[in-house]
Amino acid sequence: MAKIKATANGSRQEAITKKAAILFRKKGFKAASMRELAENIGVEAPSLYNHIGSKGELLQNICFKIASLFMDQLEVVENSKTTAVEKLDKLIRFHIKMMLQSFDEVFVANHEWKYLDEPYLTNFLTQRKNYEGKMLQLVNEGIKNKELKNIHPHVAVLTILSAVRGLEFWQRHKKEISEAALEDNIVEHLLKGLIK
Amino acid sequence: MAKIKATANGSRQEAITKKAAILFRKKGFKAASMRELAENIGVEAPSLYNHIGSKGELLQNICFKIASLFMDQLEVVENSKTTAVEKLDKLIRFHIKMMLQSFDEVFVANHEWKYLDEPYLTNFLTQRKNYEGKMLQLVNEGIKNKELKNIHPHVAVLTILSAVRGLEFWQRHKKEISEAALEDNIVEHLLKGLIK
DNA sequence: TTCAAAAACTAATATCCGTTAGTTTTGTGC
DNA sequence: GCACAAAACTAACGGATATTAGTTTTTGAA
Repeated sequence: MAKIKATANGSRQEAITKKAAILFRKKGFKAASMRELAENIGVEAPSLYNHIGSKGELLQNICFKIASLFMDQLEVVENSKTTAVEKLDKLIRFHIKMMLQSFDEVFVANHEWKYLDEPYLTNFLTQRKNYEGKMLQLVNEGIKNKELKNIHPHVAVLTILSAVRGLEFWQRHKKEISEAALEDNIVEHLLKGLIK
Repeated sequence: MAKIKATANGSRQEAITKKAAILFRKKGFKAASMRELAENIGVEAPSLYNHIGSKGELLQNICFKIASLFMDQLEVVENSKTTAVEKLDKLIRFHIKMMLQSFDEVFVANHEWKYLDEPYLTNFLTQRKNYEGKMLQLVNEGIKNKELKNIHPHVAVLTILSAVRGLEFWQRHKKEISEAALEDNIVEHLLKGLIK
């Protein structure tokens, strides 16, 4: 009956994956059922399997798409010849943009990765460890340069990543402030502090 | 066979709740089964119901215990006659202590509250909104005082709360640094920034 | 119009879940 | 050691889950 609509430039599988991201974000991977996903699309659950392999595969697609977007951007930033502070600034702004523009997918990658099956789980965690390792190097570089304070670099990376991740709670306040102003405020806070 | 051991100063129900927090944190509320919880305790699943009402009740106990600990401390800080900066400092340090000392429970309260049934869900969210509202007031006070920069107060609260919440990832690095030094680093970063 | 491929459908399966009922074992105060 | 309460056990139920098999409908190009 109701056919699954492929978006202008995207396969049917991608349309399903996008809907899955929204559902997984709202309900969590385990609590989200294929029946409910099908209902959101306007189709019976078994029909989904004409387009996808399994529920787990949907999660894989979401997590790894997001992971590689972040990885690519990190490489771009790493290769830009500029100060450590400027690199961190760019990276923080990218995280904020991703959080606002691909909210559901980023949320799922951040929270539901633990339901990945092996070997995807290990692969994902390795990628994340690499990402954090490279950010750590960046902060270390800044400390050595005397651009940055001598804050424990691991703690600094954690604080930055956690702060931007926390934008998942910003959805309800989206209209309070422009995206540019939001970026500026967070970068200012994280790099220069809250105290005058 | 294996009886459920009540801890020195705690009921059997509390012993089960503690184990449930660990399991809910590891697997997520939906993916954690009563059978697995029972197995971790060394008992058959139906035996648990001699001590608890339901799976959902375990989640309620965890979430509301944590919520009230935070609420109590916030009131203590609010009533201390001191600067806004000092109040924020105290609050941040309390969050960090909670994160390190009651890791599983705080994690569950932060991540699994969405599986609370009504009316507990609404109640919990109301409490959290109140908490954030009072922190917002605190930041506003600091801005008015000219203790704090004119950063969008809502963004500042979000950044602080997210940064401390991110300590859930610190478990694997616990030995790198003392708890006191961790507190100092994060407070320094959040209040005075990363740049020299 | 035809005909093959794509994609929908219905029916069904095996598994797991939280929980209840009913029974037996264990622990404790006399 | 006896009785009563606490807490364990086994068996089972109703419901939800992801997925498969087999069939029918829809689509689109020749």
